[in-house]
Amino acid sequence: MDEALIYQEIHSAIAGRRLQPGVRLVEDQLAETFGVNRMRIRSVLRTLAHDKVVTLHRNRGAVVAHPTVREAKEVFAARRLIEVALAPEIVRVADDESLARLRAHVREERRCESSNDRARELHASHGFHTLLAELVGNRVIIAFLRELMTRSSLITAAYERPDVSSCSHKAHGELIRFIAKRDSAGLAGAMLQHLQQIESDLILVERAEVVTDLRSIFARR
Amino acid sequence: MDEALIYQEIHSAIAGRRLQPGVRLVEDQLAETFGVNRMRIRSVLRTLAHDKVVTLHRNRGAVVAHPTVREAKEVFAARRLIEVALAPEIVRVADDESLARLRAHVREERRCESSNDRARELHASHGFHTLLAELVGNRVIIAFLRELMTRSSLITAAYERPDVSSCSHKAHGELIRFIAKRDSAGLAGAMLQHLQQIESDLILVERAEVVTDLRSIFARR
DNA sequence: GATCCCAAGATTGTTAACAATCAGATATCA
DNA sequence: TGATATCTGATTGTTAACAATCTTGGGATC
Repeated sequence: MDEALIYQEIHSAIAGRRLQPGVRLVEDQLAETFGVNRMRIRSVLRTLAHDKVVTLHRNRGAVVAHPTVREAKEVFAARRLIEVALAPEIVRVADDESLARLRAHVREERRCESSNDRARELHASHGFHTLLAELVGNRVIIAFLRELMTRSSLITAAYERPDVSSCSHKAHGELIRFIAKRDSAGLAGAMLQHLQQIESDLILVERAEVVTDLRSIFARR
Repeated sequence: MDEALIYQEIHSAIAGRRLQPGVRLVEDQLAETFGVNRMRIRSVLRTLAHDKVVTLHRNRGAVVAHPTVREAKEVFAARRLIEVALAPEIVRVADDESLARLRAHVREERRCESSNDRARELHASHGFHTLLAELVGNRVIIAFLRELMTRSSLITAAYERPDVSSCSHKAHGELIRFIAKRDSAGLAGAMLQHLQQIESDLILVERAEVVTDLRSIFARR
C-alpha cells in the first residue's frame, strides 16, 4: 500500500470523526491494519503531526490531536481572514457552472443533514467551504483551506455543544445568492457572520483532562 | 542531533540561498554531515517535501524544490490575499513598542542591503513580513506566512532578474508610516502595491531545463 | 487501606544489513 | 561514427532485529 494512501486513509478517518481527538494511534496496530511495515506508519504519523492532525509524544506514541481553546480560536480567526478575503475572488471567477456546482453541493448537504449522521453532515458542510476555494483555483489557498477545515473538524469534535442545530446549508444558500448577484461585499459580510455563528456554536472553554483512571474517581467511596 | 534541529538547519540553508533550487540532497552525505543515521535524514526530507521546500523523486532522491511559474504566481496571489487582509488587524494591535520593533527591523534591513550580500538582504526583508504577522499573534497565520516566505525565497532564487534593485526597506518604511497613522486602508493599498512590485521584479517565464549534457550542445560542431 | 517499589509486558526508537533501482561508463555492432 | 545493449557503482527503499523507554499490575511495607 502506498504511503500517500495510508496518509489519506488515516487523515480522512480523523476528519470524518471515526477517530476522536485523544485516541491513541499504535504503530503495530496500524501497520497490521494496512498490511505494511511499521516504518511506513511512523513516517505517515510524522507527516500528520506536522499537519497538527496528530500529536506525537516522545517514547509514548501518537494520539489524534486535541486542539487547545487558543488553537481553536486561532483557526477560526484564520478562516475569517482568508475566507472573507476570498469573497471578491469568488465573485470574480464564478460563472453559471460554478453556481450549479455550488447548488448541487448544498442539495447534497441537505441530504446528509436528514441522514442524521453528524459526521457525514459536517463533512459535506466543510466540503462547501473547500469548494469555494477550488473555484478560485489557487492551489496554495486550497491547501491552506483544506488544512483549516481538517482542524475545524477536530475542533468541532472536541468542543461541540451537545444540543447542536447547525443548518449550515441555509447559510450556504445565502452565500450562493450573494455570489449570483455578484455582490462581493454582501458575500464577505455573510461569510463573516456564518463563521462567527459556527464558532459561537462551540463551547470554547478548556476542560480538565478526561480522567481515565476510575480508581481516583471512586476512591472516596 | 535532534531531528527538529536538522530540519531547521536544512530549511534555513535553503531559505538562505546556500542551497539553490535543483541541488541534489544525498542522504548519505547529509547523514554524515549531521552525524546521524540515514533514517533521520529521510524523515526530515519527507517533511521538507511536504512543505514544498524539496522535491522527492522516487528512487532518485531529493532535490531542492524548483517552483514552477504557476506555483510562483499562486504563492504571490496567496500573499496578496493574506497580507492585505492582515492590514486592519495590524493597525488594530500595533502599539508604540510594535512600531519600535518594526523600525528597528528596517534599520537592520538597511544594514543588510549595504552589506552587498543578496541572501542576507532578502532574509531580512522577508523577516519584516513575518514580523507583521507576529505582531498580530495568530500562530496559524504566522505559520502560513512563514511557509509563504520560504517559498518566496525559492521563487526569487529561481526567477530573479539579473539587474535587481529592490530597496524593499523603503516600501517597508512606507508601510510603517501607515501603521503609525492607523490608516488600515492606506496600509492595505501600500501592501498590495509592494507585493505587486516584488512580483514584477521577477521574470516569471518557464525556462527550458538547464542542460547539463554538454555533448548534446556541441554535437553539431 | 494507602503508598511505594519493582518486574513484566507492551510500545516506541535505532541500527545495520540487504534488496531494488537508477545513472553513467563501457562494450558491441551496424 | 553513432546507436544500442550491458555492466558497474552509487544511491535509495525495505526489513527485521535489537535497544531504550514507558505503562501496568502485584506485592511489600508502613
